[in-house]
Amino acid sequence: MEYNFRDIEKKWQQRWVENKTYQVVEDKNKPKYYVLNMFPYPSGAGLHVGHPLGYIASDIYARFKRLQGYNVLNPMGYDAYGLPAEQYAIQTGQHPEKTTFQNIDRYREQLDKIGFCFDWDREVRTCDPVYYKWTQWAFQKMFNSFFCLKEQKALPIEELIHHFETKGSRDDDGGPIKVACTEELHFSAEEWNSWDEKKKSDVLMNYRIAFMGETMVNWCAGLGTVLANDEVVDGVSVRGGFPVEQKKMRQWCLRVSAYAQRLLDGLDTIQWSDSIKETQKNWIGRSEGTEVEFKIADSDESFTIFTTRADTMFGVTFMVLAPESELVAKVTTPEQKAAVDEYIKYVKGRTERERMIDHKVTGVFSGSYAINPFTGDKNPIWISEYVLAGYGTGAIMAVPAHDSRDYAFAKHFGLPIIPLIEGADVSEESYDAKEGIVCNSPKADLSSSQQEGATSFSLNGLTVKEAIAATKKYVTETGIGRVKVNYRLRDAIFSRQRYWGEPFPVYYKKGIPTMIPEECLPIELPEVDKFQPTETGEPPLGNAKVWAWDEVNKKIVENSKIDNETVFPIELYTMPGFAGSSAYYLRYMDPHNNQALVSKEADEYWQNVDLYVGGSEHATGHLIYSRFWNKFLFDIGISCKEEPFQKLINQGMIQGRSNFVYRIKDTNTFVSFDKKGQYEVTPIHVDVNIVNADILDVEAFKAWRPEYATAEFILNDEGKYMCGWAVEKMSKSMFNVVNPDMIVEKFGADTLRLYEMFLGPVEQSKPWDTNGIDGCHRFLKKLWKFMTNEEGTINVSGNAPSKAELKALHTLIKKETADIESFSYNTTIAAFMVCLNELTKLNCDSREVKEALTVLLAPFCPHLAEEFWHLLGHTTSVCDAAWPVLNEDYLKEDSVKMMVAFNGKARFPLEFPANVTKEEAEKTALADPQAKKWMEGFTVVKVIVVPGKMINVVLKK
RNA sequence: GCGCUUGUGGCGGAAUUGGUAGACGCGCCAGACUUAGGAUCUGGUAUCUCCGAUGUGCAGGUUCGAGUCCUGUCAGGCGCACCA
Repeated sequence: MEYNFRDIEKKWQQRWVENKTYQVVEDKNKPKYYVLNMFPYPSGAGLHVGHPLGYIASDIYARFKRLQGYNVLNPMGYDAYGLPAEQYAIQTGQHPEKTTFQNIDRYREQLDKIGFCFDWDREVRTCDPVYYKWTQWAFQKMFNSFFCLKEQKALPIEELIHHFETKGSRDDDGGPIKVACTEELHFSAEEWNSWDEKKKSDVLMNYRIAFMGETMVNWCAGLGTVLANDEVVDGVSVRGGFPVEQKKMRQWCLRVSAYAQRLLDGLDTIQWSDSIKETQKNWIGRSEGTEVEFKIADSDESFTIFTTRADTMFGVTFMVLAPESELVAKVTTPEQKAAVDEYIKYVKGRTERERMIDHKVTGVFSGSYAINPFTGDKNPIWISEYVLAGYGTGAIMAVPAHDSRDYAFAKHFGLPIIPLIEGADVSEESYDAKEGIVCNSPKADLSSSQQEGATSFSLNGLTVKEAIAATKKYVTETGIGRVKVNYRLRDAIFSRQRYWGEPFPVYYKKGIPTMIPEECLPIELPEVDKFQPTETGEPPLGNAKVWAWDEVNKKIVENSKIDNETVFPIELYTMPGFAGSSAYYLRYMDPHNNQALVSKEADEYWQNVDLYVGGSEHATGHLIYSRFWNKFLFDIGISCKEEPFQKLINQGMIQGRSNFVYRIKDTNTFVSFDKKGQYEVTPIHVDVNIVNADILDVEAFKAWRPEYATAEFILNDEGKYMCGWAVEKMSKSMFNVVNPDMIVEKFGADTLRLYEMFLGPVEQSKPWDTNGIDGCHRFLKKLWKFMTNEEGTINVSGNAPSKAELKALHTLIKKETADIESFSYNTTIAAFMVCLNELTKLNCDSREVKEALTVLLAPFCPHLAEEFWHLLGHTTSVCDAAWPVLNEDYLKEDSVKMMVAFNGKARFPLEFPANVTKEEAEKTALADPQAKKWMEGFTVVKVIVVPGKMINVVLKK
């Protein structure tokens, strides 16, 4: 009987549903293992063969762990909020929920065909009120928290309020309070207590973890909303490609920056790839440096700069402020005012994009000078766009000799350059390396630099590293400055002016943002009749006529004994895409819980994700936000683990392999790839589904599009039309999309699963090429033939397995057990093929061997494995079988083969008994007649014996 | 510019701690069975001047021995990018 994959797969997929084979419940008697895929955004295009790659890889791992006796959680859900559905809604008036649900159904249908072991009872959808209740809840918790820098954790805002009431903004040591804030504020307890509600609320916003701030945002008029930095590439939106401009707006933000150090430290505790860790480190951008205070000459004002090169204090020749800096107005002298204003105007007219692309040297002198606290020198203060307001203090000390940007500026404006490192030649370019011996600090010529305010402090003779340390110590002791750590990581903007997202659980009471009581959550997304902004320019939620909020408002009004007619305005912004995807992994642990995001028991049982699989493109988005979100939940005692994803595997992208036909210019004649050289041709993408092994199906091509119906062809000498090909992104427009449904239909899900894994390492990007799939399909057909007889029943005898059979089997057990653990699936499959070949040659009909083989097959080809298991007489699922135990004894050889090599060059093998000693092997090898031939005319210097591998004889003339 | 990462046959890709480079599959070649083959089976398949020599992007180095370790360099991919 033939391998009938269609019937087999259909049958088992049904039975898995009927028997709830993949339903998982907490079981304290078993160790847990949590496997998770990044949940997909269900796009209208459906799945192509690239999408399931990660799901298959994790499915294999999940099944493997289950067979090893773990209680495996492997859930799936949908990241349902997204711009495409909303854009579609704006264009067609179709509710985004409707398209989203349609897409979800389509995804589910496609996923089901591939035979995953997802526990669908735990499915979550971010747009489901039952789910986003907890997104809103978490936001409220963040609103009601601040970040204590001393304890490095989130604490209830009440503690901060209490501190303000009693001590103001001063810490116990008299300095400013050590909490994460937008800007440092100074006030006394009396001042605090005298303020009204509105003022207090405004001040607290400076400290809350979820806060409202005025920020420069990436405003995308085309989409009518703000975008996160990672949603903007080259000045246009990733979705839609609309232009993006900078605009100051009132926005909800999350104080992600408060967690910068913990986000950095946490990387050492998780098993992620170096490249992702590096990307995150880069993104967090920690830099250790020194803040130094510079007095403004002839003024009481001073300002602080940040530098990582404290050793270059003696090389400062000018100062630079960011054009946006508040100091600009203070330092600009009346004489320079016109020039400065003009410059500021120029900078404002430049878009972020222009500033990013061309690094023009521009700037203007402010008219003021700053006094270098080390030398007493007066340094001119300049204003230039190359200094960024958002980093450090927005002001720098310029050391042109040792910083290339300062150098370019100094050269352009004719400012002095003082080299500070022995032997550094700065006549052509700056010497930026942090290496060498410091000199000129201070200058040897004391008399000229011995002016008022100069120190006797010297760095001369020290290495750069030593000089930095010495300067840090000095500025700290003298109070000129302090050691400071800066981070590049910025706070996340958390609001969008869109419809299709989570509404904020916030209303405005006399202009004060106020949290809706927890028991009234969730605030459901209201119906609207159009999805665009309102006529008055409010976000689309302003179109809502009926709100769930109305009821809540009534309750609040009743409880607070104010005029029953009062209607408080509700927040009309919605949350961004990353809101719902930041803690979804916790929800899978306990998806139906209506009392908590996750119960203590479920959280303590499942802990965190052991294996997370998804694309590396989320490195600076989702993977930072969810780590931040989870750390916050850890701080407030919801999650018992600080890091959400212990091990991360980034599956590579599956690229498309496009095919081309070549049309001869101005004709409807197409020439085969191998003959196109003789003509002037235009390559045209052709649907890969009508091409097989680069040979075009000419008739199908004619039928493909009306304009090709009359096409003529110049075929090659074999009478075939050969197509050209290229590796490109898999996309509809390139006609290279391969649909998994089609592969499943033609070869079966088990073949698809096998082939996707056989293609190469999971983490590597590679082009999809359907041509190779035959090999995997053939393997399954051979396996079917090996396992069953003509009648389609299993072919076994009661015979005990032979030694050779056991050896073949246990070689596979050893290889597969180790390889799955390291996600080396392609080599496992190769080993399986070798093993099958071996057993087929041996005519193996042992039940023991076939049972073990079935279990070994189960992670990769669950349908076929179930069928074999069933045919072997089992009534339970193969998922509940036990992973075969390796017996190394079967792998032992009676004899060992060693390669005899001369001067490292392998020549011939020799066979020895398994227990041969080094000395015996050496003696035998040297006495061998073949060896004698090789050694003629040489003397033996020494012999190196690597047991079981080789005997290397070192020869000399 | 900085950081990470990858370079192995016609192709996808294998190679524990340095120890017979090219497993396994595709493709190709030959043969068998066939009315037929885009079915199935068997064998072969790195290169060359084919005894033998040369081969893992390139150039060096360490070693008895290097795809693997070290130094430099080139090329592709990804991330960040005026971050002081």
